[in-house]
Amino acid sequence: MSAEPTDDTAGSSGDFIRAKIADDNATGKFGGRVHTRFPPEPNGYLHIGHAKAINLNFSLADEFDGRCNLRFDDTNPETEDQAYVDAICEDLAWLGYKPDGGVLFASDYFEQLYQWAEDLVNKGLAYVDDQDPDTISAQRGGFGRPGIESPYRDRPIDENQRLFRAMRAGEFPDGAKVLRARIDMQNENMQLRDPIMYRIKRATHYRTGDDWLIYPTYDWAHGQSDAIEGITHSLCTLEFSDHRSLYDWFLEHLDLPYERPEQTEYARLGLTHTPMSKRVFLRLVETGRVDGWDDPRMPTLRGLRRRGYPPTAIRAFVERVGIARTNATSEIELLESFVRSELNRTALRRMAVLRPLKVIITNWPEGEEATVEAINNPEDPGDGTRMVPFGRELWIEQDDFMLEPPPKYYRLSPGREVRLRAGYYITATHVDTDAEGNVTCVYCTYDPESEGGSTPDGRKVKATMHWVAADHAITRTVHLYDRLFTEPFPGEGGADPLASLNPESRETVTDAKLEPALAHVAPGQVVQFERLGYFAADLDDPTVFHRTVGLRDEWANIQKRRARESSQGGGSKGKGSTGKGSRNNNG
RNA sequence: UCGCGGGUAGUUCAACUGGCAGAACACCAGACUUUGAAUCUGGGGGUUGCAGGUUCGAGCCCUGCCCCGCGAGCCA
Repeated sequence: MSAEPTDDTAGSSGDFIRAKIADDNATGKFGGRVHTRFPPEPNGYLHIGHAKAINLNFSLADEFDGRCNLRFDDTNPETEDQAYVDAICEDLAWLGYKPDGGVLFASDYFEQLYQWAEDLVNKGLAYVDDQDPDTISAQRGGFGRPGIESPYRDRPIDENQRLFRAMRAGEFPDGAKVLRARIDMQNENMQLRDPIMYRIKRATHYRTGDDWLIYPTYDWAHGQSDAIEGITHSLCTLEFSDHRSLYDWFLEHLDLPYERPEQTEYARLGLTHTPMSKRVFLRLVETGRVDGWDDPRMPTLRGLRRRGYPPTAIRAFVERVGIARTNATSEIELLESFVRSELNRTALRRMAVLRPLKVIITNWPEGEEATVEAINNPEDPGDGTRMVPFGRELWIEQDDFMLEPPPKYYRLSPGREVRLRAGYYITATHVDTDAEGNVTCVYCTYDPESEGGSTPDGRKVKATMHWVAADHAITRTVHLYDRLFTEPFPGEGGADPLASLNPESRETVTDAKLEPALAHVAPGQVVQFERLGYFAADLDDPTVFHRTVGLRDEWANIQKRRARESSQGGGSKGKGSTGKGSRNNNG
């Protein structure tokens, strides 16, 4: 867990939940105890939105010297699976958290829950309803309209007892009866209009098998599970606000030997260009728009991991976003800035050419080879240096050369001298072109006195470029990613979110030329390709690289601004949200 | 329509019990630079949703209005 408390102006110290806990501690409400929990349902994979909930609950426990549980909210056998339990545990560990008290399950409390339900029946606070779902729904009323009471609402207690036991014993078909709390059909809060506590489902539960034919609903299971575990602060997202009075009602009407936990709601994470819904993710996967739940374009933790996002960056991001009750959407650029700043510190620098253009150094003796020494990470001298082969024929980036350079372009062009990183100064003399006039080869001369990147006369060159020696280059596949959705708010205004899916969210380069040091990279390792961005070796096949995120790219900004200005002059207003034309493609 | 929650730079959040509206990211400019990166310095940006009221003084308190989100699963 994060060792040092980030004394930031925002976030960690001042949010309303921390204020409430400090207040509870001051008044001795829970005897100074702080016990939180992260309660996922094992019916899907964790995404970046969950990271916010995880970080909140675990860091609260950390800061207040408390505990944080991991409890699977597995009350719906039809959608849940052990595979998800395993995946969630794995992702949680990857993020860097260890739950207190092992892995817990609401399904372990089914018997206790059932006993408590009988208690409510005995008190006349719950009843068996024989009506079908449509009827119950119709009777619930609507906004501003009261509900009407079920004809079974005043069933005698002993009849309810008998029927509820018969439900458990399997005497009725699925859906034939439900157990409802007897609260108030007139309440303006719909959650209190006799909510369902148990439904009959003949489905095999991944943990309890066929032991149960009736399953508790979320509302009936959640608060009681919290109480069993001794949770003090039960945090959830805003859409559960209306459930809070029900949460309290159940707890108040049971003779619990436990302190009553309290529910507090906060806003879920929103991210631009990123719908945060399992439903949308599922469509992406099922329709083949992405390769799977761990596709590097997916906002799932598994996707982000394959993409190369460091867990520390994800944590720093959700911490910075903070906790509030305002529905809010953060810019994805903020997340990316945390990824960059983490990787800038830690990633080794390497050279790779994504779109190769041949350079021939005419005054370099044919057949002669050399190596030059390059720094592994200027941010961390401890990472040392490496030797990189140099030769007469090199690869450089296509957009590092222009026959007719526009203003402010200061890379290579005819007659101009540039520095090859860690190598020599070269000056372009002439080029070969193909039938269409495309440059196919650039001829240069080099200055032998410029070895290592400087000359005795101390003359300056404006540009430093990356390169790879042609004879020693390894050829690799590199995936370049752009936003998965072009619109900042996919699905806004009732649109289909998939309508703004970016058809160019992945560009695959199969003949990237990499320096030989990149031949053996550990799966998942992230390196910086100098001047291009951060790239992660694939988890399964480390000869394939995924672009984690590009470097900031001022030249791309200049070009974008020019394009915008000229198109405004021309009267067309393009949205240009895919950031095409940028080598680093940061959007 | 009813209930609950919310509205402070482009975005996310601050502003102790009423006392000069700030930070980060983004954007722009400059410095530095063997990554057009990083780093450093500076800058533009706000009628605190609107209208009244209380007060010497309101983002904060009061009244009315507007806008946004959530809520009528035997999902969570």
